[in-house]
Amino acid sequence: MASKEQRHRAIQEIISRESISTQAQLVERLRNMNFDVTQATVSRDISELRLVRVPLGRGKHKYALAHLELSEDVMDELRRIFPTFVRDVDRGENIVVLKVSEGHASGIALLIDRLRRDDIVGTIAGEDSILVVGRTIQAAEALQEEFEALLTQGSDTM
Amino acid sequence: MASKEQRHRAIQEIISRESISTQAQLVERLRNMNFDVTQATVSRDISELRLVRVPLGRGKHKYALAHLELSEDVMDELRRIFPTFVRDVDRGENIVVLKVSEGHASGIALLIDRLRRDDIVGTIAGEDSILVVGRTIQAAEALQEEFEALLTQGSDTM
DNA sequence: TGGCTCAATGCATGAAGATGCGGACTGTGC
DNA sequence: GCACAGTCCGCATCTTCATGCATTGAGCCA
Repeated sequence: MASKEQRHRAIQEIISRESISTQAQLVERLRNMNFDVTQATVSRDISELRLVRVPLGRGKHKYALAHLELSEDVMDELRRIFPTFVRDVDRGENIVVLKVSEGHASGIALLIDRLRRDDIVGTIAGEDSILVVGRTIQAAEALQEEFEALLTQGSDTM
Repeated sequence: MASKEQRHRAIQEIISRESISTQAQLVERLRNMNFDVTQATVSRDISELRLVRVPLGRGKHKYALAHLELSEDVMDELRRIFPTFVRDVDRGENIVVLKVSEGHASGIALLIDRLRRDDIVGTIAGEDSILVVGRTIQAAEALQEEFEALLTQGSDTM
């Protein structure tokens, strides 16, 4: 049985590879990949992944990843979950390593990716670790400090 | 009589100032500003302005300006320089390796980073090679094909 | 003026997306 | 085991959005 998280990954991959204009189309692609879902579920997935439907003019549309300054929202989310799931922040040169509660690595890494910061080249999530690749050592130092700050001072804005 | 152009500007101003979640709401705001329009017209305006409706979770939405042209421009740039500077595309698992003309690696890697594609975890540029780390092996396979297409002719969609 | 064409728009309706409800399943505590 | 709570998801339906068609009005020219 395919998990919801796998399906979310699949959706992101599908829309970044091909041009999907309706949820029905997405359902079709997912079914070809053996995800047995309906439009209702895809609608909920799109909402959770915050995908946007971009008008391309003359009535064409395509789904895309939201490239927005939603960063604020993402930061709020990170502030909320960091103290709960992240246990340690360390660094080797330009790589910041986060130790997190088992199973939460990919979720947190996804959030960090969504920050779309220019000083972060990318992230890789394992079981209980996340590697955050800084663009430079200096950038990684600053990141390390920011992450450490998130660890101790958990605020919430709901 | 307010022109279409004026209305378009008003719409952009409204959505950047307050949180608009449906076209009906936008019609209401426009009417308060003496633009006498219907939902049909607003729908066409949104299409022309390429505004996106972003899901905010828990069933909330808001209209926002789309930021996608960036990737389009970057793709054009890549199409232009790929045949000139990239000499080979290869892959090992989820890592795509580009062999490029000496000294051009970092410039091209920067462009690839700017695509901000979720299926690309990150890139690392050496002297004459670029490693592009795909999020999955499947993603890297697809990337390899796309890069190869760019190599021979510059006319595909990404 | 009368007769074109074209852009803009409303109306009515069809298409696409969101959601309330309930069933199936899982995990937890007693 | 049973009861309860939580999550996921399909179905049916409602809401929201897109659009074919008709109308209006502006600009143009004979």
